[in-house]
Amino acid sequence: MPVTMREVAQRAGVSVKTVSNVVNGYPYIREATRSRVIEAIDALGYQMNISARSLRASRTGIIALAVPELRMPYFAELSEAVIRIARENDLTVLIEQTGAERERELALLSSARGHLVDGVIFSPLALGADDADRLNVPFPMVLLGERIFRGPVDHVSIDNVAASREVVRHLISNGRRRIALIGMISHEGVGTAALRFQGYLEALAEAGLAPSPELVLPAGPWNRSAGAEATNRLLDSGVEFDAVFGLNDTLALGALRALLSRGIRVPNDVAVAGFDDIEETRFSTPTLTTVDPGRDQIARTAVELLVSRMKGQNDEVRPREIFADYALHPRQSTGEPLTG
Amino acid sequence: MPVTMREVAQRAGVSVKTVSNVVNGYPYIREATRSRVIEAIDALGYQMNISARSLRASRTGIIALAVPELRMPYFAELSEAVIRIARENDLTVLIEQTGAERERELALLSSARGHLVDGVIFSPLALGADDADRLNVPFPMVLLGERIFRGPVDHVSIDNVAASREVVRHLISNGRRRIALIGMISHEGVGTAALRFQGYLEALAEAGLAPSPELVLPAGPWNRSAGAEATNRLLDSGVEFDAVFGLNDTLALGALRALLSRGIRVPNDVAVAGFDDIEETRFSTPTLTTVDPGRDQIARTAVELLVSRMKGQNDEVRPREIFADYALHPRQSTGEPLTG
DNA sequence: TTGTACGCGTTATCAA
DNA sequence: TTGATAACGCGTACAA
Repeated sequence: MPVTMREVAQRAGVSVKTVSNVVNGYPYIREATRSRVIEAIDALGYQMNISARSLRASRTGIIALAVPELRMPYFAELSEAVIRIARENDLTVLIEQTGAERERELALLSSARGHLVDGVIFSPLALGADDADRLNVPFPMVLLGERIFRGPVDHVSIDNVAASREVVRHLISNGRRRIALIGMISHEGVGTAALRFQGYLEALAEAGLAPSPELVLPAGPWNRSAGAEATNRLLDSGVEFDAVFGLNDTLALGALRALLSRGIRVPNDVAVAGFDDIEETRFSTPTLTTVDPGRDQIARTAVELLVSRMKGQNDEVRPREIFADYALHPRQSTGEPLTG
Repeated sequence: MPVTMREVAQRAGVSVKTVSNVVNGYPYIREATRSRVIEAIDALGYQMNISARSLRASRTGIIALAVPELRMPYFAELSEAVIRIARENDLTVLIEQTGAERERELALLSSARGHLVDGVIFSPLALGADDADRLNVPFPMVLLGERIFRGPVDHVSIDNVAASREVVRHLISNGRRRIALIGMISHEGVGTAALRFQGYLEALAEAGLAPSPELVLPAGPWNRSAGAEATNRLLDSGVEFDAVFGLNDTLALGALRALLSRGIRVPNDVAVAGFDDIEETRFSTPTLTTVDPGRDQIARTAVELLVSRMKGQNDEVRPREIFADYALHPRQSTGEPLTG
């Protein structure tokens, strides 16, 4: 038996409308009235009924965050940031896990949870540029990641080519010449892998190094075990290399693990670098060189873009493409001394 | 302009109530009627308005999961499981991060998001046994963890004393005698730390080993950096030890990192064990011995208990205390050969 | 500055 | 087996 506004109004000796005004911070209320209402609210333990409000206002105060897998550290950390920043904007976050499955990513777009959410922040991993049209959804949406550029909705990402180039430059400036790349996904022309691969090629080219196909290793899901497997394949192949660039941190950590367990010294024999700057990279042995893709900035920008769309003031503004800042963090795995 | 039931009804030539019946799986409907309705739903792309339903039925199909921090790997993995299993039960999960702050944990209890959620799965980290009374909330709730036993609500946890004892037994059977414990939180008589500490003491006692206070190290938040710091304190103190038991995996991984970076060999010089079996423990170097607290089983049990309470059939059933199964996973950090 | 009346989309009641 | 109608609790006109 929840307390309603009506009951609060009765106890305070005012009308429901006045209670509503107080609750919603309407300014023109006599101080005496306001305090009587607040007193009644406290006394009765009144809680606004969100369902009623959202039915009336067709607005729930909930946004959805759709990510592939919460277990992937990058997405766990991203989600944390989105939840925290959404909170600052009085929004609650509902997390959808798509499992990186195309079906479920599409389902997300067509359902949007039945008016339950006011907007969606969507980080696709299966949909690609060909699906851009399907992003024309009837609710505010912000896209994250590198799968779809120039789609019909606001988009936040980083300059993956440049960031990746920076990592490889760093390896080269470290004296590395045979740099293996782990995590290639060759069957897709676009996406994170392709962009980071391009940065890799560009950095090699700058330094006058020829890319070797045998140094480019595919790796299935971007997790530790795929990284370790690919590294073992590389080692077994007998191909020489003096550095490994994992296209994300978990791949690189898996590589690190494989190298060390085969008695290869890092960074002395082989340098290792990753991508994402997940917390763990600061606590591996050795600590892992990586790029921070500005998770917090991405989260903040995404929430802000979404909020501005939800307010509906920007209906005519064309889709915005925003690039967050990235930053290279050289650490022990490429020869930096330990700091901190 | 969302499609309403009324419009579906018009198109199908039936009343709204009939549409409602179809949508909700009411059995007594002529097949012909049902298919007409379904056809209309598909044609119009009708989506039920959840706000309206919950206003009327006081039921949203949403449950809240309140965890301290999504960035903590244990909670990321737990959340993944809860979301997945809730989905199987047609429930959507809304995640609250309490930041392990007492204020926010209390706020959660008193608000429960204003009737927005049908139930709450709550993993407190700041509230303790003294707060048990406050768990008498007017909505279904399931408690996780080791902070509050015998509270007024259903509770899922594991036998931390036994699990911890098992870890320490394993270390002892490994020939270790001076086993440091990292992550002690002495100012609380109850909670995870206290229980795991008790298991530690029991295992030592079984083996006839005397506990040494200087081997028991406090560590603030249970993360890698606190684990590394505590280990460095221990090393600097000059106290001898041949094993480290981190009260959770991130503490243990931090310890591992500190040991290795000071040139101490693991497991040769010092063995290391943790608690939680987060994914990373299988990919550190060396891999980390730990205890799997049965995350999936915890998640499943929690959701099922909550669902049964939400159905309201168990109103008179007294609070249930359920213990999930745990399992020790010996790995390289305590001398096991690498497998897998 | 405050109050009244109405409707948001759904489900429950009861009658047909 | 189906339909008409009245709530559910709140916000918005509009009036006072």
